[in-house]
Amino acid sequence: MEEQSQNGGWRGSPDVWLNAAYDALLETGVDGVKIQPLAKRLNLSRTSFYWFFKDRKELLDALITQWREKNTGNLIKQTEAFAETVTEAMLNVIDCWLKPELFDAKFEFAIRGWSVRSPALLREIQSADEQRLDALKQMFMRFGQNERLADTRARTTYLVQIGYISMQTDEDLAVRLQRIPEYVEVFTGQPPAQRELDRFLARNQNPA
Amino acid sequence: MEEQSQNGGWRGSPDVWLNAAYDALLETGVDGVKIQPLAKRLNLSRTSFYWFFKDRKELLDALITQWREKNTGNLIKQTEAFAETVTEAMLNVIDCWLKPELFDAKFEFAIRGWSVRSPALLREIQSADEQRLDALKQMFMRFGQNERLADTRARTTYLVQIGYISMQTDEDLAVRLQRIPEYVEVFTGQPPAQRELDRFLARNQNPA
DNA sequence: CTTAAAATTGACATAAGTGTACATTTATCC
DNA sequence: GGATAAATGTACACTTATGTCAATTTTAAG
Repeated sequence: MEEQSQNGGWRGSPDVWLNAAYDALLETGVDGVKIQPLAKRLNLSRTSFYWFFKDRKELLDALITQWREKNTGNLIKQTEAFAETVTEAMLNVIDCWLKPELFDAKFEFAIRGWSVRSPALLREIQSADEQRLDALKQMFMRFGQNERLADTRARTTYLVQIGYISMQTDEDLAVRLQRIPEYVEVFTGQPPAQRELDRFLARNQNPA
Repeated sequence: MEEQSQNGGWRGSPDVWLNAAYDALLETGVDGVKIQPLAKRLNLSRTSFYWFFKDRKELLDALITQWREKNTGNLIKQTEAFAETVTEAMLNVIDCWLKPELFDAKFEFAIRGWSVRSPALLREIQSADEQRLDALKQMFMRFGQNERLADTRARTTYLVQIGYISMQTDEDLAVRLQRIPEYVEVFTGQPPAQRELDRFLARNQNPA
């Protein structure tokens, strides 16, 4: 299994450039994703970029594809996970906001900032928003909420998270965990059972 | 009262450039705020900009000042407005999200996108967030909520709005008004009285 | 050890932006 | 109607970015 660096001794590769682009996007927004600075960071000649990508646009498109394939899928999966109560279901969803492997918040924020400049990207984002909101709404309705309230609860749950992302708060896990019971109560309309919280904390505390 | 154009027949002025910068910021983000394109739009020589501003940075600083002076003040004022019940208080706050003269959502979004690139601006935004959240929390506590739940309700109320801004949804007034009763119920934990809704609708329907 | 593909590089042409210096035009005040 | 300050415009020097091309170097395969 020598697959982790199958490209012999070459320094560059599509992934090397894509990862650098990802980092730059998260640090400085799309306008920071420029070939020349990336090359400097990678200690590669600027022009060797064109061996892997046709032009800058192709690199940016690759970033969008990466985002599309990650964030939406996992969120929807969590809304569909097994749960006995609406509060347990909500705690499943909240996993997304705590486990980086389920949802990349910084990526999400960067993509949204980028969409100001790109109508095509904005359309993609709005489609993702619809899918996510709908999955949450279905979840609330499975637990007996009427449609209008389910819609509002879905929006509240989702928008609070998008709001958090937009605030770029960088609180540590402990602080965020503290607020979870209250959020569950506000989002679902009822407080979570202690055993549900225990189960939730067990899978979210210091997994590192 | 000839004050609306006190600068004789000159085409340029600090405000002309500042307004163009504001438009560009909202349309394309901070990286769209460039002297050369603004000059083109204004049909002015690029270099005449330097008569009013030392350099590009001074223009950008002026934009930040403008934002600081508008959005936070009005929101806090609305949290302090007279109300008999927590639901009525919430409806006062929701005025901000419906009346453009109280809160400039697009400006807010553009500023947040810009802050990715500017640590100084990020600090300013986070200070504004704290002030706003605290004002909302005080409001909930005045109506008897315990501190932790008040904090979470404040965050929910505020973050849903920041989330909306970040989603860049462009629904018309009627659709947004429909969801208000449910939002009030989710945010405060209780449904608003009909007479409160009537009063709210009276001041928010077709004011144009 | 050769060879051929894969990757890298430097030189070139072009574009869009910044800011300064200096000349010119335009209002206004006496 | 001329002086004068405010505003505008033209020319220049500089910077940073893009993408193409023709070498050149590096690696893997025979």
